[in-house]
Amino acid sequence: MADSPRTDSPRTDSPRPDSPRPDDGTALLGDLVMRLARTLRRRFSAVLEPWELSPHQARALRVVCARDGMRLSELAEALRIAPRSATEVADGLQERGLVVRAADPADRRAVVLTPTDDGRRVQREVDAARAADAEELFARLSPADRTELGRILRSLAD
Amino acid sequence: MADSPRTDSPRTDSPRPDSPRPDDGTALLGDLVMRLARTLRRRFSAVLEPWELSPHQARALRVVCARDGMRLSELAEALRIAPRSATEVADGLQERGLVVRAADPADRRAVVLTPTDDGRRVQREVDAARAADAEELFARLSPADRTELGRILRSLAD
DNA sequence: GATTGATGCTGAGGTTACCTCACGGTGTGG
DNA sequence: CCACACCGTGAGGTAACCTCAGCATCAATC
Repeated sequence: MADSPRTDSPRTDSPRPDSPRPDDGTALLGDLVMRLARTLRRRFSAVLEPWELSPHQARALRVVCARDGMRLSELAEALRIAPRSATEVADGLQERGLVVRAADPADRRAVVLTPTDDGRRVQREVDAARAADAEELFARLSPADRTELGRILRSLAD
Repeated sequence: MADSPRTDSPRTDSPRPDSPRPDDGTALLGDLVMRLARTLRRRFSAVLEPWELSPHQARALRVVCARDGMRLSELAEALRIAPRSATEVADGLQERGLVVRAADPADRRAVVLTPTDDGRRVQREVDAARAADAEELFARLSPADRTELGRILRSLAD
């Protein structure tokens, strides 16, 4: 937050920040993303504090609510984490009474996670709070830039 | 860091049951960023494997090399982590002989981190490897989009 | 020249979000 | 009906953070 010498570019020989060089772009893009991700993570957990949810759990809850009921393995895949880790996040949500585990009637090995009414309510509230916060963070971008950013990021997401 | 966009599945459907958001931009941007960050982190640590460096350490090394010698507190600020955590990453780099700690002549409370020759060499190698990988990842973007992305992310970073 | 209050680093100890590996219950193709 | 793959989970580990307390030092003031 404070002023502070920033290490934006390793090389100082380029006085113009807006020079259209894809070259320095590629090298730094990753860092820029990581940095923004860090900021997001922080704001996110601050926003979620009232519900005592971690960003992680909020994401999982959202996924579970999106598809009404899903297997742990599906959750793992959606979150791109190991199945074992999905068990953990499911534990957390279940402890808070936001989801319930049930045996999949179609496959008794599998466990289906279903949001409770409470879970759905919380999900809606969190979603709203998060949208408000995101709005604040991304407010400095023009609507056009936001659209651009979304488009670009989506084209990167597979 | 993580991701978790809406049901992101290549083949399992994707129509959201109820999409409550006309302004899809802001709400999902955060997720897209988080998701990309996760991908980056993974690729990154894969790339760094030959040097036995974590992404974290590589970033720190880069920062230290960029400014030739910096205080731990500056490092902390540059990486946006708590000072205590900067101590840790410095420990890691020092253990590997990539940086050295020295007392700041101007302020004996402070510790200045300076890259060793080895550190500088490793930094260059890693930088090259990373650039190659980033190039691969961001290859699907047009040069124009890369520039755009960089510009937008930079305008968000401060 | 001594006191006071901030500042810089680090030890101790904790948390979170992951991971792998192994195991018992379960479906399935031959 | 059997070998084998697959499901979730216990056990145990790691990396990257954090806070809090403590010591050394600095800057300023008395």
